[in-house]
Amino acid sequence: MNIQLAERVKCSECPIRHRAVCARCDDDEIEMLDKIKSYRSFTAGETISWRGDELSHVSSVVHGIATLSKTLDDGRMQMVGLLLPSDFIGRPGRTTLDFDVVAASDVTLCSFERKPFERLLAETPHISQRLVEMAMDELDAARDWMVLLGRKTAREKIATFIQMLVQRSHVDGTDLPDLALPLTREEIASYLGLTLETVSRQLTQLKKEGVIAFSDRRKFTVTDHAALLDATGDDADGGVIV
Amino acid sequence: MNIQLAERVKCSECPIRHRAVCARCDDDEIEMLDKIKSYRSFTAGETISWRGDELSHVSSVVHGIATLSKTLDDGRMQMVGLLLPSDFIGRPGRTTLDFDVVAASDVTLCSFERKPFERLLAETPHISQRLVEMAMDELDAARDWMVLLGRKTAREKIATFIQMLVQRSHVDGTDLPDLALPLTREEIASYLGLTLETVSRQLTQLKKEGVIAFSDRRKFTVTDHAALLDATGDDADGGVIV
DNA sequence: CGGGCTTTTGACGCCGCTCAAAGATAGTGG
DNA sequence: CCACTATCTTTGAGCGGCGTCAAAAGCCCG
Repeated sequence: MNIQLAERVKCSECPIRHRAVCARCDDDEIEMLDKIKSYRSFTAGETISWRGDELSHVSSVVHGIATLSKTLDDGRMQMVGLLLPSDFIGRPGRTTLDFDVVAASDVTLCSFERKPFERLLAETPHISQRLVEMAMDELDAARDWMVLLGRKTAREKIATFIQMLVQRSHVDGTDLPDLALPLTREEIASYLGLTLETVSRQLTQLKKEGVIAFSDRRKFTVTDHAALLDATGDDADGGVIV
Repeated sequence: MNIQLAERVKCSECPIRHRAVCARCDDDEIEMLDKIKSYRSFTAGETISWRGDELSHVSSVVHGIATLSKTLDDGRMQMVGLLLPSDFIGRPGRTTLDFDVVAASDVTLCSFERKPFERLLAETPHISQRLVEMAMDELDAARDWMVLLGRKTAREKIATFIQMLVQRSHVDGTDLPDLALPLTREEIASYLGLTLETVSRQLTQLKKEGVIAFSDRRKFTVTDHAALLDATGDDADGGVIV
């Protein structure tokens, strides 16, 4: 299945209205954006944009999860970002991206044609201010990721990843009891700088220790949260929302 | 030696005028910035700001090199950024940083008081636009770094690091023949997610193979550039400015 | 010349990768 | 409805790259 045009949703009813690039916009500004927006859908596994492709649009993720990844010549792959609803795809002032963007689940984007968007951007501080904020947040996340990739053990990487899923589910209000693993073992490995075998082994180990329990291969519960936190290698309460 | 106030330099004569956060500003805007700026100097090894400190200023690096790093409880450390002249320190909308900022060499900063700067930022699209651009560039660099940390071998990490120094010296116009290693082995290790012993061994290995040659412990030349590129693990011409 | 720091070098062991195969699950078509 | 296949996951055996620990060598500055 290829790019699907989904039906337009009113911005006022949009689930990401208050977190996306348009978060700070007032009604007039939203109306301007509304004129140049369209919805596009992708099915799980589809590539949204290849590294180096000319981008006709910039977009916000409305539903689903997308991955950003880079590949070395010999095939080694590293995920360099995970896009969740409200995250932004695109770079003002540049027409290409230096990584592949792939739909990890079914994904719906709210897309703006690049040129009109950039024109709007220049005239609308509310958008560029929000864009700075979002870029800085992503930079913070990337830096935490660098610590994980450079210094943490396989066990700590897995524990940190799970802890991240827990935190996110709290933020989303998708409160317990069953959490979804939104990625395959291979994708998790690509995210954590591991091999899929090591990911599998570490998950099994945490299961054996009674830290987590699987109801399904893609659904699990944290059964010993203190042990999980301990396994992350971070400070006891490092940034955790409890 | 503690924070030194250096003498003010006219913006028009500033070496980073065209690359820093003020790059897009017109004369009026520069004048506004000039009113709230001051220079501060730090000696090599001094900590410019600790993780979590309240920041009274945001700054641009004018001279020297500073490092951004994070530490896990048990002491493991990962560098998460390297600040060169024109790079920016600070986050609009937040008063603390989540990493330590340390002067790797003697450093001079052009600092702005945080509150007046943020007021200016809200009214001056030229500044926030430039800030988006710089944040995005840093994000790109962080993503390349994630690939290095997650997937590259020790040899490839070292080669990539040296290649980066080479590229930068070209950009700076500091053209050959002797390049300075701006960091100690330990700092390089912290940057690359290695131990200092491994850094030393890999440098020795490249020296033995005739890829690089040291004139001094902190100065070297690339003697076989093709071999160096080959050792990085990147595409043959991956982003190299020749 | 002496003390502290940085760097080099060596020996050794372990964590995580590689290679291999079997088991589980979901989707497909007969 | 079930066999068939493709994909994802688990598990095992073995090995090697890099970390750890230790000590010596080089360098800087008083």
